Amino acid sequence: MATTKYIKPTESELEILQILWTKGLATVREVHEELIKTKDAGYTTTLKLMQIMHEKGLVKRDDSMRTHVYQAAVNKERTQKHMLSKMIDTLFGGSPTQLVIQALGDGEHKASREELEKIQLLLDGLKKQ
Amino acid sequence: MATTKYIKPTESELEILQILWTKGLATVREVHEELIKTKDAGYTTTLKLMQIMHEKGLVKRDDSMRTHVYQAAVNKERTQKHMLSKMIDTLFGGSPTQLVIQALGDGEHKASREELEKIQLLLDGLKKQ
DNA sequence: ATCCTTATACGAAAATAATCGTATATTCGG
DNA sequence: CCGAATATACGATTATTTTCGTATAAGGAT
Repeated sequence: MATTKYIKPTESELEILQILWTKGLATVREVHEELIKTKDAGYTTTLKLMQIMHEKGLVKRDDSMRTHVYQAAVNKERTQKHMLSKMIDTLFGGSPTQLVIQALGDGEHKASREELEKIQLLLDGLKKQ
Repeated sequence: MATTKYIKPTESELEILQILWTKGLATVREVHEELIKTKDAGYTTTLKLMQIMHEKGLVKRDDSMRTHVYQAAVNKERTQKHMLSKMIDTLFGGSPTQLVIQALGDGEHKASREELEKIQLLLDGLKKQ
């Protein structure tokens, strides 16, 4: 079987995955330090979450040393795609265009000229098809 | 105060809001019938959800008749924007561009030529700024 | 060796979300 | 008027997610 059953990460799990995708390898402590820049939580809470994620198969870890080293076990793009797809369905009536429009128009996260060019290229490619 | 505290709808609540945004006005029965096309749930479950949404202020209702008539009390665009913004932060590292790229590349929901044009126009507008 | 800090394991409480059963009232067909 | 169908109210259960306290072991510094 090529596709393993997709496991939907929870909110908190996504935050941790995001950190792991950036760092590649990280200890619980490192993830936790990063995490508390945004929210607040106790260390054991983060630990527990990562242990659960390990059980679910969302992360891998090297526990050959006392301090375990974690890394994401799920693909970033695939996860993004799943979440996005779901959002398009439940919030944008199945239309990715509406989502794109909202995203581009978002004042909080404005795209740079460089990024706009990147989107333009992609758009050109889609138009040719 | 202009902005009321933002209430984050749950998964199920979003499904219901989506239906209400489309229908405008609807009874619990109508929402329920629509809902069970996708998932399955008992009637009282839908009813209870909508009652809770009413308490939270996510929906308004006219209960002057035996069969109450509901409508969304929260703005569609505003809600989309919130959810999107959050997703950009937790899943796309703050970059809307990555999200846009993923969304446009989504094979499940491909954009029509017409929609692509709409995006092009928006893009042109952004480039000028 | 002993104390202090820092790890993991793990159970369980607290918080949230979703589901449904039952009571009760209203309406409608006959 | 009577019974079946259909409404809402609402308590309570179940499931899921998040949080944290406590036990215990491993290192590190003095």
